[in-house]
Amino acid sequence: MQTSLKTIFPNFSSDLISTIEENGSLQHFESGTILMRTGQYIKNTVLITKGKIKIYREGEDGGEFLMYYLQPGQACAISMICTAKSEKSQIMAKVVEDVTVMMIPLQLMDKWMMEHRSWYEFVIETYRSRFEEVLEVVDNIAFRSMDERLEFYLKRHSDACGCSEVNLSHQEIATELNTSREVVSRLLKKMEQRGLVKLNRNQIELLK
Amino acid sequence: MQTSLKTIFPNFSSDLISTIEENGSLQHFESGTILMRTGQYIKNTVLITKGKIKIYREGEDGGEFLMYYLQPGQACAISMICTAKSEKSQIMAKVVEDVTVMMIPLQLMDKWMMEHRSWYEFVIETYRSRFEEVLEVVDNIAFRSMDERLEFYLKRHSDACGCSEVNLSHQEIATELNTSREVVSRLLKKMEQRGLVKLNRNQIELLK
DNA sequence: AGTCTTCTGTGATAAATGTTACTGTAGATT
DNA sequence: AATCTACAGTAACATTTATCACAGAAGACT
Repeated sequence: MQTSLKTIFPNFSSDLISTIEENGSLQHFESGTILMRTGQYIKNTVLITKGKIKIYREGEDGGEFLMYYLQPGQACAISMICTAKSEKSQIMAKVVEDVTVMMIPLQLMDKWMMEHRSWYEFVIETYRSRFEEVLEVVDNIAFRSMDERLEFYLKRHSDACGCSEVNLSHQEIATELNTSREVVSRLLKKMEQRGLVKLNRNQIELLK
Repeated sequence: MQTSLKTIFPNFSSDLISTIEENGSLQHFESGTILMRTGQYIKNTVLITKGKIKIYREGEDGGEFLMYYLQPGQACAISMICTAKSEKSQIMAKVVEDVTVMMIPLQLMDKWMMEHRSWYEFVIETYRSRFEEVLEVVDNIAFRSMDERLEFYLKRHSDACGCSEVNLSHQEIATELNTSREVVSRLLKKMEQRGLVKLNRNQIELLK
């Protein structure tokens, strides 16, 4: 393996790392691959070591309402939560940047929870942070108007990638916010006039 | 104790029940009491044995956006999630029907997770079901219009109490959906015209 | 260069929701 | 019974968001 698990998951004990390497299977998926569908049974827990996965809720009309992104060092909370009873997924997971993931059979979850303290803590922290993130999403759609939500969305993106450019078309943004492309274009134009962003084709630079 | 824990939490082992009775403290709170505030540190996990608690997200303008209700046999997922690091609460919890709760010091959480299988399973299931419930809330506000959300809201209420009457004023409903009283009145009137409900003072009867 | 496709900008208009203002009514209080 | 208060109904209007229609610009392809 090029980049060691230990680097990506620094809190895992050496013991746990070995166990993961023994039992997990490292897999690659291309951007665009759908890793999980609503209603599908979950058979694996997924640890991301490279790339980016989008977790979203699918609308009837093709909306892809963004919940959050999974990045290296993170894991899919849903797949962990559904573990116990091998429940059905309530969400969609789509690769948005080619990923390398470690697939771990569900039945090992419970075992590791008992045997590896660092795994236990990782799972709890994953649950907690995702729950919090989803609560923030609820906040936004419940209390904020579209312009504020758009600003928040862009900020989240640049925070996630650590840069100030968001390389998405207006249409893609509209889909993730469940609104229309025209609305996004208009609001972005207003933001540009307020000096908050600079608009290029397929790219939005955040200025402040 | 009048009603035994064993009856309310049938899946707990006898062993666990004894441990809870030894370490927890049974407390009563009146309707209207705020048990948890946004930003507050969490020091206890709460098991509900009687009454009803509303978990909501507070808006700046006094909105009380409903996430879900906690009822006998359930526990506060947030308080469990925040456990590990004694994190701050992201939500509000308000008693809406006089409750009796078992308060359990946070530090016991981790210990019990390891020692009591039935506690472990209960916690996991609590996480899972609440996460799912919040996802459904997101679905509703992201993809549905107010009339559909109102119908869903009423259905949820009658499901929760097991009856077909919802005893709330239009204002209370409006607060929980973060809209205005007038909008709720209008939509309810339309539902009445469609024969879906019968409107009385402080009460809505679901007909279908 | 010319053609195509995708992305972006913008006006006009429609629909949903929020706000203001006022009325009536049921039940509680005196 | 008279009064008071919280609740409910509704019209008129404002605002936000969605939809339709179209035009221009950037880059891809031949």
